Amino acid sequence: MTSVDNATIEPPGEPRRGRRDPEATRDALLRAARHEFAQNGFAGARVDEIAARAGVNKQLVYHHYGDKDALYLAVLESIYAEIRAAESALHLRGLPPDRAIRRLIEFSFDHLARFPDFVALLSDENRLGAAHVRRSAKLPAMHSPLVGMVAETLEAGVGAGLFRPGLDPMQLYISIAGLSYFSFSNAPTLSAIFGRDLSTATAMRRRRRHVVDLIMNSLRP
Amino acid sequence: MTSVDNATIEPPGEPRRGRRDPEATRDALLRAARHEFAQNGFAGARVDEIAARAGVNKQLVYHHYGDKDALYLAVLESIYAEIRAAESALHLRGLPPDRAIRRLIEFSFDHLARFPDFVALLSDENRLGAAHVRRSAKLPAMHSPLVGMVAETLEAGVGAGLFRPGLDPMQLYISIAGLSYFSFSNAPTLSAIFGRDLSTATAMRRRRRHVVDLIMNSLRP
Amino acid sequence: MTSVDNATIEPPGEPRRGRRDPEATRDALLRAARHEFAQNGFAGARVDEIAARAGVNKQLVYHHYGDKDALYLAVLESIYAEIRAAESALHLRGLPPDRAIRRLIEFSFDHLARFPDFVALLSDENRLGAAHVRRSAKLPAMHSPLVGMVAETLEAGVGAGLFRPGLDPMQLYISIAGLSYFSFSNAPTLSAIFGRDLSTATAMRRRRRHVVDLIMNSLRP
Amino acid sequence: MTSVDNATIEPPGEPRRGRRDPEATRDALLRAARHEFAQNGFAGARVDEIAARAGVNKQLVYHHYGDKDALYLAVLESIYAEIRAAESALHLRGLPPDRAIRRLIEFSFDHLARFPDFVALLSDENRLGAAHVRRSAKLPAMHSPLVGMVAETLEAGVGAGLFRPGLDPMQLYISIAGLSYFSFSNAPTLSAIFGRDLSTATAMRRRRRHVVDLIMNSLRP
DNA sequence: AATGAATGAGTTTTCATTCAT
DNA sequence: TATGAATGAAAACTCATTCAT
Repeated sequence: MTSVDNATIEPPGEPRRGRRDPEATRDALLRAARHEFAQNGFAGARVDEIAARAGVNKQLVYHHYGDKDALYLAVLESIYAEIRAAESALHLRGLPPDRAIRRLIEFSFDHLARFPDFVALLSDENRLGAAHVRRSAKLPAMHSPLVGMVAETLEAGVGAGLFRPGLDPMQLYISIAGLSYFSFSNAPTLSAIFGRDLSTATAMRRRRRHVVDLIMNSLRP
Repeated sequence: MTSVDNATIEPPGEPRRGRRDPEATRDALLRAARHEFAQNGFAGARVDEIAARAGVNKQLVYHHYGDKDALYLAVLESIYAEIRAAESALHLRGLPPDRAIRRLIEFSFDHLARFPDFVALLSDENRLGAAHVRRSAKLPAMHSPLVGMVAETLEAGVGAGLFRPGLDPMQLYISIAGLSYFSFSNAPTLSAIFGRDLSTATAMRRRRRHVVDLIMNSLRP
Repeated sequence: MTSVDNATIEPPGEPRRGRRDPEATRDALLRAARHEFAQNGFAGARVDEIAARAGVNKQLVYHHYGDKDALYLAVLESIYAEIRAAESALHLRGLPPDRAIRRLIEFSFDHLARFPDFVALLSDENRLGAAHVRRSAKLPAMHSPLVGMVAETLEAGVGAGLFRPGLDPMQLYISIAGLSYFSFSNAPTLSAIFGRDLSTATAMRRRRRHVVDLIMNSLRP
Repeated sequence: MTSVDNATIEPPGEPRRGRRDPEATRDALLRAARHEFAQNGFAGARVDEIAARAGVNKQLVYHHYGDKDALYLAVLESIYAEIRAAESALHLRGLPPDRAIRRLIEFSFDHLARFPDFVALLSDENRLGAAHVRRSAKLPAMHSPLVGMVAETLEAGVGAGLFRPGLDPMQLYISIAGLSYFSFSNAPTLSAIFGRDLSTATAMRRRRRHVVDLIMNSLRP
């Protein structure tokens, strides 16, 4: 479906010995699992399919990860780590407040566009009440550094007369994330209901412009 | 989990007189299915559980609805019908433009608060690419009357100097829906990540105020 | 598949009231059952399908026939009655012995060609050890009048120097029936194995000639 | 029912040491399946029963064979392989033409007597239009070597003045097979109709003599 | 006579997981 | 580390039959 669909399929030429590369095995499993869980949700994902897609024996799932739940959590952790790494690479501190916020909005939108699995995985995990995330030892500590940055930027922007006062940084951060997220997560039903494909590149460009516009206008003093 | 959790369980007092009340059977199944699908997603939902919860024989699922997919679609249609009915009861036309939009935002938020199943069901259906919605004969025709109303209201508001011009009604409608939706759909993971429960009544009140605020401020000329 | 395939399907124009024509209902059920049992065997046949095909309510199967087994037996009896009636219409007595036998062989072959369901039904009933036929009150009494006729004809033929002596009438009767029967009953696997379609009109014509030829030559003094 | 009925039941003495003998598992399943399919037809056969009879876990049917259809095909292939092997062991070439044909007829009859499952399986497969056989990759290539042998023998016999000319080898081969086959396949209904058991050893001996007689007499010049 | 709802036992198949090697 | 066989519990769906009207 998406461009990354078969990214984890084993190259047919190389017969995937791997018998002595546990690192590679773990990684192949993780990629395959991410794809399968995103595609089918936790309940719909098949351990067999993950192993097959990774080109390894099914038992290795249990050997390396324990069980299906643990593998799912590993996938969630990996995907959160990925977005945190991307956020860290943003370097918004040097920018003027309005430029910084605008860039954050654009980043939120573009990251989800690049990693559609993220949306699918998070949707399912939320339907499950974040059961896995809550059980994670790592994730709670991995809160985004951006909330703090938003707080600082808002303060600076208000001081510079660029933003209206009284905005809650966490609420704003959530709104920025949410407007982007919803654009992707609910595109299928919205497209069906509106009778027009909202996931085309053109429609997404328009949507992105609107999201940036909506937030930026809201911040005006 | 939620307050409606066992709303569909058969009241033990009334001994399901039926056996000859297909209407009641269909309805009991639909309610039970809505609950089960919301709770567990399409793949995770169990037909056995639905029948048990409805207090009827499992075969009646197939007798009345055909199969699991068709039942799922019936649930989606019923839940869409419900929100459309609620929207129709809003009567926004008589209000001044800013009051109308504000009320729409509040309605969007409050409806999701009242029917948490709606969010859960829609999330799963979207992960499935809206496969069921698209197959529906009824749903595509059930687009919201509110988009048109938003368009009219925006125009009137711009004319009255209340709103800035250039806003796309559909985009705005989606943003209003999305900001509310995300507040509920992703509360579990957000709570886990932020280390604070965002689904309490207090947190929700605060969030609602922020959402209304964000949109209304963005519309200013 | 065959030309009689949808002979029992209800004409769509007439909405099959029939609410007051039990005779017609019984008959429609019998025809539908014959088709379904022939197509799918006893175990594979579906009572639902039979009722649907007959255009009547499923309960009427039980009302009129008792149960699936009894309906199956009714079908067997009807089909045996049919072949006996056809045999009675043969009037072989007046013919010279060799003409009579030849006509009997041709009749055996042609009857199966006209009623392919007969072969399918009998094959399945035999795999079941003739459980239904044996339970029948009518069938054992419906033995073919032709065995007696074969006996007489053989005797006459031997007397006239047309046939060799020592032939057992019942054995000959079975062989005549069997050579024809096998040509139809096993055509599918034979065709697959020989890699050529033995059920075409041409192949059947050739086969018929061979069968007549084989028996007639064998009877020579 | 027949003497081989419980031939495939696990000997209680040997505790199915297996768990690690896939070859034995596959074989036990195949034997059990042959029995069950012969007894009950494809539609009537129960996968549960096959697994139980083989003394293995039901899932192993799917693990080793894929599904019920594939298992059925495997049974058909095994039974065809068996008859082909027996045919190959006949060594008819060295015999004088009339002896060769006589021996072929006797073999056809005796093989079916020894393997009653063959008849039952083939009857059902034919009612299904040879659906499985046609899908087989192996079977179409497994045509009998005997047709060629019959052709040669006929030619030699005609040359030696033993047989009449003009006989089609394939037709003759089919008739030989058919006369034997019908004797077994339709014995139940014939017995019921004629009111006398045609499947006793005595009756079968008489029938065998008749079949040989009928064919051999037919070949006379 | 006729209907459609309802039932309970079953049927194929699936699946996460463990065992033996 | 890796493999494929093996397991038991359960899943969706089916089916002959009966009930209430």
